[in-house]
Amino acid sequence: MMNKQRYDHVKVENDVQQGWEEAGTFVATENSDKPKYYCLSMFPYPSGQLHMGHVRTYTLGDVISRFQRLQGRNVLHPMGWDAFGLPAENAAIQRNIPPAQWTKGNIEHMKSQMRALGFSFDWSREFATCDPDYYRWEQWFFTRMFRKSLVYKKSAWLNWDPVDKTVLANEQVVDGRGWRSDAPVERREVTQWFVRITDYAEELLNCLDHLPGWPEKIKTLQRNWIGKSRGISVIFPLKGEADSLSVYTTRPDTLMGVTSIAVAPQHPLAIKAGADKPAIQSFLEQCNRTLGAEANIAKLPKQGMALGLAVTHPLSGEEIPVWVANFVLMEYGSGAVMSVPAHDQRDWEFAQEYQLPIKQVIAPLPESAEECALDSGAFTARGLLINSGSFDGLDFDAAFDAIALALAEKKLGEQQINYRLRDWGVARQRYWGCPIPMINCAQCGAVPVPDEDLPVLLPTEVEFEGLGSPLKKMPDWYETDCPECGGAAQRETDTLDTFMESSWYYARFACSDAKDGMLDERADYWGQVDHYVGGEEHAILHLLYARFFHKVMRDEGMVKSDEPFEKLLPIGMVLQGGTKMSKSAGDAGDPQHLLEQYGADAVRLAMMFASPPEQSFEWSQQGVEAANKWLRTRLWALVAQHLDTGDKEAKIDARRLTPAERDMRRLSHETLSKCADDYGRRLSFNTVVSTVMSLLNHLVKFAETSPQAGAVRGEALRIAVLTLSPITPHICHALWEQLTGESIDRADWPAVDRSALEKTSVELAVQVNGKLRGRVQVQPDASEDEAVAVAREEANVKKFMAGKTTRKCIYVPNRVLNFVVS
RNA sequence: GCGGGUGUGGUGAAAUAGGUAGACACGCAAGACUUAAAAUCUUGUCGCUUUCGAGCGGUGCCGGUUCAACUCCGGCCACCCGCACCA
Repeated sequence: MMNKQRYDHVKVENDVQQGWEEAGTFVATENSDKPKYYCLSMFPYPSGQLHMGHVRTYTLGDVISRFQRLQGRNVLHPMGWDAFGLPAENAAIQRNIPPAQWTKGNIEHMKSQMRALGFSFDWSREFATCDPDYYRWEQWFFTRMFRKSLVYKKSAWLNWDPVDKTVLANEQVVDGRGWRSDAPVERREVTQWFVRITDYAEELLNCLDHLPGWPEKIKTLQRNWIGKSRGISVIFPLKGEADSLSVYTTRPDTLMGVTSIAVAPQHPLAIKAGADKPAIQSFLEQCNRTLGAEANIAKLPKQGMALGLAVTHPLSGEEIPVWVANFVLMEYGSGAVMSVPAHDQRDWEFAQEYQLPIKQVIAPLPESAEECALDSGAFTARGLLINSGSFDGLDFDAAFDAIALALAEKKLGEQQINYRLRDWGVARQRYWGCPIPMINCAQCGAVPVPDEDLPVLLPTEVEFEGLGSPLKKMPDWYETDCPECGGAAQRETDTLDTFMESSWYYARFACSDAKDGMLDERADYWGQVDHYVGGEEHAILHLLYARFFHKVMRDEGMVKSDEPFEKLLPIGMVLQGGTKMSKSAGDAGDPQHLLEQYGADAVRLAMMFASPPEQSFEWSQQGVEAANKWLRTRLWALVAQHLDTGDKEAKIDARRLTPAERDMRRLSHETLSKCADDYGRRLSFNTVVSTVMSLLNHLVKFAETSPQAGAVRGEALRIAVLTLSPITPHICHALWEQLTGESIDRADWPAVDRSALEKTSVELAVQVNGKLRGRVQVQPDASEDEAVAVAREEANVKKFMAGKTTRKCIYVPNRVLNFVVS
């Protein structure tokens, strides 16, 4: 008897969670007759405590997992920790706690919060990326990539913090200053490790066309990020030297309008010119000093200097001066551009600044409304060629081909595909990361650590003294012998970008205890992640890197599919005061006190009800109290009342139901049908909640007391409890047990009784000239004649039809009837 | 600047293939219970008008297509996100 029992969320949730743990309910196995379903939520960085953004992501993943379990799938729903990263080092410096210890404590706390939220994770597969058992395989994979030349060392121009003496990622540069030191960031040439992701640029782009389970929005972001373009690389021979200058352009049709060439400040020609011209030298230094993050470069005025060099135009033979300009990027194309001020806005501004000639070679298409006004700006649209000799009159496409051909004949140019995507710089001058498994030998160069010597362990007993990585001050650690020549050599003291760990963790979950390899055959069983759930802010970097890793793993024979994530659910942010939630967001970001006061089910229910998954929304905790109240006064109370009155449950005899009973039962089965669609196809969990709420609102008003009515009520309650169980699993577990005597963990989603959905009458909206004038009851699928006859008798409709001639009648069965009158 | 998204009551939102706009909640107001409060329950809640039957207006703004538009098309505006001199 539960009539005396009030809803006690603490007791219910503790009992149910304990039951799950004892039974190992969510431990996934590979020997099941059921079809597999791999649902993955992005693992967190163990910052210390969960915030509402985590709660939202993991509740969504949990709801999907639990629904798929009810649908009879063998579900894998793992969780782990993205445990390397900078905050641990900052904590170490500020509070003198070793990063490993700080991280471990955070994981323990966050894990207990996840347990309290009732997430159906298979904890038997848990790992942290700072576990040597995990990162040893990353090191192993790194050496595989090195042997395939997918990893290489090169010098690149990067953001350099002169105070902290480290390379900074672009996102660590704020307004041109280092985020920690606040020192102006410099551009500096640094030698570091890169991964050749550009080798896969074309495939990464093309496969996007075969990912129907990904939102178009995310695919567009990735396409833009990869940034494929088709153009021509044109060779301009240097005047008076044997050397030449290569320039990439997507607008070869403007080639005859070139009035100068501009190279990047880091370009070899510029550096060479600077060597004997102090003015140029100081300009180059100024560029490297003042230019921080690339994004800031765009805001600066166009500046440049003539190098005193000239090249020959490949087609006209004209002499063209070479400049150095601050807006040319060394990292894109060949670090040099042909300047066509008439048809490129940047070149136009540059030409204005230094009074360079502007030569129009493109005229607007005759049928277009565009105008070419070179006094006020460049004409950048495509058009017809003029002032271009034999190419005059050609349009863009014809000119592209003709000029490409003309250049090819002179061996001064060829078609080229270019990508905005650049190779991935993976080395970090940090301590708390995966050691790069390479040894630098003066004789043999960079040598990978042999497999039998892996893992290269990251020492955890470290002292943080001042700035920089402790590894660089640990000769005991980095001094070693060269694996090839046996001579004295040094380990690489940089560590890997933490995006490396998150690029393959999804695959490792299939076999997280594999001892003899990075992956084993269980990775084939679980295959692609069926549904990947996580913050939309990872739309580009993480998802691109993971796709890249997957393809490399495929080429190494470790996985069989081309793509890691079949379906993707990008989740909107949980905002607080208009900004993204984070651990610094304060108390309201922490779910702890809400969990204690209202319970996990209430928090989960409020979160799911608040908004559809993709949408960002402002968190308000009012909803949690309301959710708790609803669970208590509606769901729990109705079940208690039903059991309490001891309503005899007869077997439902559909033919003997009263109209009210039939309506009630129809609503139950409509709920079942709609919610299955909302969970499975629409991923619309807020409407699942409102649909079940609506069902119970009707049940409150359903007052009949016969045995048949008791049966109808019992069925409605079982449907409500089962339907809601993915969202509020604890209370539903308890209520299901009361209602059926069985465990909901073994329940299946019931079949909808089609016959229960049949109606004896439907409401038809009646419009006159498109305006709603009345509603009438007609038989389902009534003929137009019948519907018209009933509708014409409706008083208000009659009023608006009086004295009018019916011109037309539009009838949508079971929905609307529209009289067009005059 | 380029690309994408969003815009519906006081608030979160719903309307799934063009067919009854505002479901379901929060908040608010009134009432019941109570000595009182809390808790709970009931009723009302887009605006204006109303003879209480209903009428008019209404989904960011302007226009269009249609018997019918939150939904489709064209043009604006605002906010958000991503990229940003990519040659």
